[in-house]
Amino acid sequence: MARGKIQLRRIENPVHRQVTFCKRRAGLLKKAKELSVLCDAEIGLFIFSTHGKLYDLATKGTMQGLIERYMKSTRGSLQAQADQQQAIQTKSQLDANEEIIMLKQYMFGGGAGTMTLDELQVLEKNLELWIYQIRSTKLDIMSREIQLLRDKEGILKAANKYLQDKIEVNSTAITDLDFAPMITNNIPYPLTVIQNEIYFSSSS
Amino acid sequence: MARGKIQLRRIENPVHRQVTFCKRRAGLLKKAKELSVLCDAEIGLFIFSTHGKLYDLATKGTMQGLIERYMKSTRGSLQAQADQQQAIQTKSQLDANEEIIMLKQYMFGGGAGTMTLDELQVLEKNLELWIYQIRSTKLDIMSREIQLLRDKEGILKAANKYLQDKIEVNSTAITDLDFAPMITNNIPYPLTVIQNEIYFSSSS
DNA sequence: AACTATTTATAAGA
DNA sequence: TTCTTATAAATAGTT
Repeated sequence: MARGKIQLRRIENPVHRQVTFCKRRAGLLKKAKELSVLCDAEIGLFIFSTHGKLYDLATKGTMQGLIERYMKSTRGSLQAQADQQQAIQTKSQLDANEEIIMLKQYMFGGGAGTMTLDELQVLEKNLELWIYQIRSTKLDIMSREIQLLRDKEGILKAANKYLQDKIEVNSTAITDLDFAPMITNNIPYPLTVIQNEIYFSSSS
Repeated sequence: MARGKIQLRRIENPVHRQVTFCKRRAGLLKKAKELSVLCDAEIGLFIFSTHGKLYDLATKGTMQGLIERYMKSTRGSLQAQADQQQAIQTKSQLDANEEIIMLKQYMFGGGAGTMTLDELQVLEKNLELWIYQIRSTKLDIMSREIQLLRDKEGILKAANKYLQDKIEVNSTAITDLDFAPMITNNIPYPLTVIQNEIYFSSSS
């Protein structure tokens, strides 16, 4: 907005883009604060730069509180929005959110006092359900990891066999070289990902 | 920003405030969109008017997705925020809050995908701990309730005895009246509060 | 980071 | 709300 109009599209020059990002980001945050003060509004704003760096602002309260307020506020008109706005949240997620609010109340309300026995009962049942779900997820992850490792085992064995065959063919003269140990059967399946994806080099 | 400077404080005239809110809100949303397009940034913005009406904007993706990204991005720097952000919360509460954020991430992140096995492990342990705490709280409440009921039992028994004595004294002529049944020993202790606090009227 | 020429945003009024 | 317009602010291009 000065020294020439600009087109409303991504600035391709990265230096130029970065400078503009800095300036306009500052401007936007300032404007947000002004609006909040002048009109007594509560504003949450977060900006992720191209490279994922976060800049945020929450007027009054915390961003956590604002996000909760946002979720609560959204919930009422969800039915209407569900059509246009990808229906991401399922009913169970909404219920979960409500339960999490209760959980917070329990954790930060000093345990008893603020909650009734019935509410605690519901909360307990939900925690049990969540533990159950988390255990399922863990099992899933572990199963996939195990499958992955078994696949890798297969590949390594094949590679090993290939190397051994090659050696047997070429080794009439070679008798006492120190080979990498052959991978045998029945190895345990540690739950770590093998970083190196290259099992044998093409120069052998 | 025109026809006169303004002071950066709440506009007291409600009409004026509402007009300014409209104009500046539009301006802020426009600036946010521009920044997003020009600099390829991802922006989430929500504005609650004084009366709680929500206006929001999420460039790229949905607000849900943005909030999740925000939470993920925030989680790392929680420790740093903990100092400035109300030192009222105790350490265990901060830990709990952190865990609750993880729990939310789990519930709204569609289970797996966003979390590692280790994170799930920690989450599971925490849920177990919370269940344990909730059960303790429940036991406390129930114990107090039982004590209360036992006290009441004692009072009722005393009242009963008092009535019975009175009847025995005055009942040479009365032989076949229909009394309320006497409260006997060994009644179970249902976990409900006795509403009526008056055990016998003074008119008898 | 600063400096300005311009463009934008907007306060006040209608 | 919306339009108009005088003026304050923001900022694109430059140093």
